[in-house]
Amino acid sequence: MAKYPFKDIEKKWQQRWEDEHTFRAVEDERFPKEKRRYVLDMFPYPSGAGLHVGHPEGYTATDIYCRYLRMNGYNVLHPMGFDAFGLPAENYAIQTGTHPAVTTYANIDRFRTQIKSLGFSYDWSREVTTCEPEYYKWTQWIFLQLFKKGLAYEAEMPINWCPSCKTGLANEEVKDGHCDRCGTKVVRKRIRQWVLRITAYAERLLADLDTLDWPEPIKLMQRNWIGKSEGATVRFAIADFAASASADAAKSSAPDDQLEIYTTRPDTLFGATYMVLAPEHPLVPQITTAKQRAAVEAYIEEAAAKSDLERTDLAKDKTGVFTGAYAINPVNGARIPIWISDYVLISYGTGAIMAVPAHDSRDWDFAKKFNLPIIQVVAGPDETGPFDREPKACTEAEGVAVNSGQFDGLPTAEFKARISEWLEERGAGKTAVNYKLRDWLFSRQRYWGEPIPVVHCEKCGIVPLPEESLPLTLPEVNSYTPTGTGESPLAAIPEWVNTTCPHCGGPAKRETNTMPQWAGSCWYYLRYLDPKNPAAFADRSKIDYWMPVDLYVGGAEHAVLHLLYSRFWHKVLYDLGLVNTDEPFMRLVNQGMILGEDNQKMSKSRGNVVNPDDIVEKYGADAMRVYEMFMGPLEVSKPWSTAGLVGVSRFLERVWALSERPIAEGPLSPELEKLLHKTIKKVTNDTATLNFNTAISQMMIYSNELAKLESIPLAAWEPFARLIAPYAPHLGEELWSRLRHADSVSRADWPLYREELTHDEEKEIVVQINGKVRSKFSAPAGTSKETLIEMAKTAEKITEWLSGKEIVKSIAVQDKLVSFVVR
RNA sequence: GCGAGAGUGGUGGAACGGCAGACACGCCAGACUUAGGAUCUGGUGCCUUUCGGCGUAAGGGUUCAAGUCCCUUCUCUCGCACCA
Repeated sequence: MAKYPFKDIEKKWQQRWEDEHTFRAVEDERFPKEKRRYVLDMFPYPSGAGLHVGHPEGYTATDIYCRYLRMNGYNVLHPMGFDAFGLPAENYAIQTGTHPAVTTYANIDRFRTQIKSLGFSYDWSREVTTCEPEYYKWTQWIFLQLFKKGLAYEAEMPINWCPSCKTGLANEEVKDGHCDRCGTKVVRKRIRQWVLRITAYAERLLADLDTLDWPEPIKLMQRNWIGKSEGATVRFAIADFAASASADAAKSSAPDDQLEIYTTRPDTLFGATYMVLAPEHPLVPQITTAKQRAAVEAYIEEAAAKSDLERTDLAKDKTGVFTGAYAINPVNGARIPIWISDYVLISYGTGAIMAVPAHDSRDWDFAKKFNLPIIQVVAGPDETGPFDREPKACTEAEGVAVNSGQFDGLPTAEFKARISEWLEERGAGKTAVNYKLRDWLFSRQRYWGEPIPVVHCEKCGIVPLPEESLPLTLPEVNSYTPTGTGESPLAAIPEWVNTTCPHCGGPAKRETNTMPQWAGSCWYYLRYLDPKNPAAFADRSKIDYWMPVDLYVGGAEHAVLHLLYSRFWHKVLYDLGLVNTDEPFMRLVNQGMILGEDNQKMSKSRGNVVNPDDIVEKYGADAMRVYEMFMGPLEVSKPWSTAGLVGVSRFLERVWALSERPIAEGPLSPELEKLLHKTIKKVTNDTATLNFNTAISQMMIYSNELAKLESIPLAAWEPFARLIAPYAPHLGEELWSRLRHADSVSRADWPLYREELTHDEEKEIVVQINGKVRSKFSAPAGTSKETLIEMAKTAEKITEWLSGKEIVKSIAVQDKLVSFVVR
């Protein structure tokens, strides 16, 4: 018996598919909308390390699904491309002195070869690469649309700065206070930035999650990230306010002599015993008394020097300084001290809070530390009072109002509504909504990214480049090394930086920041629709033909990065009337991580990395594909096992060996026919629902049964070749062509099953006595419950179990079991 | 701390509330062979000589029946982390 010559077969079919453009997707109007599917993979960032075994996992899953859909009469769009701008290529360029474009394109070539070696059915004619001028022309074009809509603005603000990557980072790119990419501790740095107003879309980004078929944990992560809260803003008058009125109270809409705070618990207003401002709050210098000034200024300086990590994670014990000023509580006229502390964040709400230590644990900690008064204003259902003493513990639970004047006795929810009205009537506050989501820090002080297409003109200010002038291409530089000063390496090229203003023709300087890595991936799924179009990012008719994406498969690590950014851009394009739906990805599936054999995350340092090239070389692409799908459910993490791979490889070898047996004509035995139809049914259902592991298991069961036969009946073999084809496409093609089919099996019809042949005529019925299985017998399918009970009473061993006992209860489940309760 | 998910043989994993462990790996025994990563056949949750008993992280509950539903606890993974 010849071993399965996978190398020859895989090479042969990959060549055929390429030569014959087997998987080219065409906008054929004969396919109605419901017979079209857009199945998308998260495109890879082509690192120097080459493909990782994690990549083919999701790619195999979508490939099987696409092949299945095509065989079921769908027109399928299944493209692939490369996310090619970004820090790793640039860092590598700095280390080695080679141009990032050189390494990037070399990496892309390697990735493309590796991906192709696995036999995926991509339409390669639609390949896109985000670092190509023809591509990033449209990334820049979309940026200009954002700018024109007022959604891109410049700001000088303290940002997350990675001292190692020497660039600013978005909030989403900071994990545990460290750079998501290199792990260096992030520091605060104040520099000029481009920022995208994603917060303008916060509500829609939140609400529209409900319309998406996405994993609940991912939706929850986005909801938490957006972090909507509902409450009220309340204005407190500042007592004896006498400072100059020159302050820029930008954060607050209140007059200078008032302090506006945000709270989600306006029902605890009577319990406010002090106020806290963020150290950066604009009112701080004005209200601070001469006596406190030195202490306050020292504290502000100290806070400014701290990183966010130090202000949050590491410093749960509270610090703060009294300003010397007092505020007047609008509900009861109480005069309460105003403090500053870095536990209040300038970037959230109004940058100021009322502190209710009895009902907020942070305020409680602060009050305890600085010996500030604590007044209980919410009582639990069982509490009877009196409530005139300081409470023993902080409670954040809702309850009934106490110590709250005319509002006493109101439940929390009702109080919230009433007090908001009360405040509004008196002009002292109103209901308000806040989001944790911050605007998206969009510029990077680096070379290898899309140049931001604006100039700075002395006369006209910030002027966008005319759309006709795009792309604004990256110039050559002598050094890619980031300056670390907050300027990108582009700033060192005067002949590029110095330009003329498109508006007035006067001298102007180009923007030298570049876009973050996420920019290109925000809209790549749209470029696949029409990758060569020079006049638009994609022709509207092609957008209408394919969009939205029906299934998007990728890792969960992009939950609040790419997936949020992409939704934002898509909604902007939708508002501009440029796309047909307000969401890009209808269904999302996250594949689990493939761990090393030691159950640890694969990493070079652990030495547990598996290289897909080695696997393809030794066992073939089909074995790799089928093994990765057989490992377990797509969505969960699971460890790699080369022994397990060998098992799958043996399965494919056995299938190959079966194909070398003689073919038999004539009808199938009833048993084999039933197994065939059960197999078609299970593989069909499991493939459609992405439960590939159990589909493969069923094919193994089926092939094990065929292996018992000397010759293989054609009617049993031919459907099997079609079932296995999406999973092991090279083997599938070879089996199909050996059955003398000229056309690719990928264009064959998916086999159909007859439902009645998937049911057994005889069912094994289990007999339970007091919940334990004591016997089994066989009965025709559909036998009535009454008959089953009668049959069960006389079943083997049951008579003994029943003798001398009283049957208290008899339960029968058709085709399944009989259960007796006896005494 | 908060939120989410997950705990099933030696291993990866199956299992509409209805026979726990399909399928595969590994292991054991045997067959065969141009000793291979072979291949084929049979066996393989634990305890027990048998009858049978016990088993899905631990403990409780609902049910004729629980891996599956409910409550409590533990462990692991992921996300968030002073957002008022």
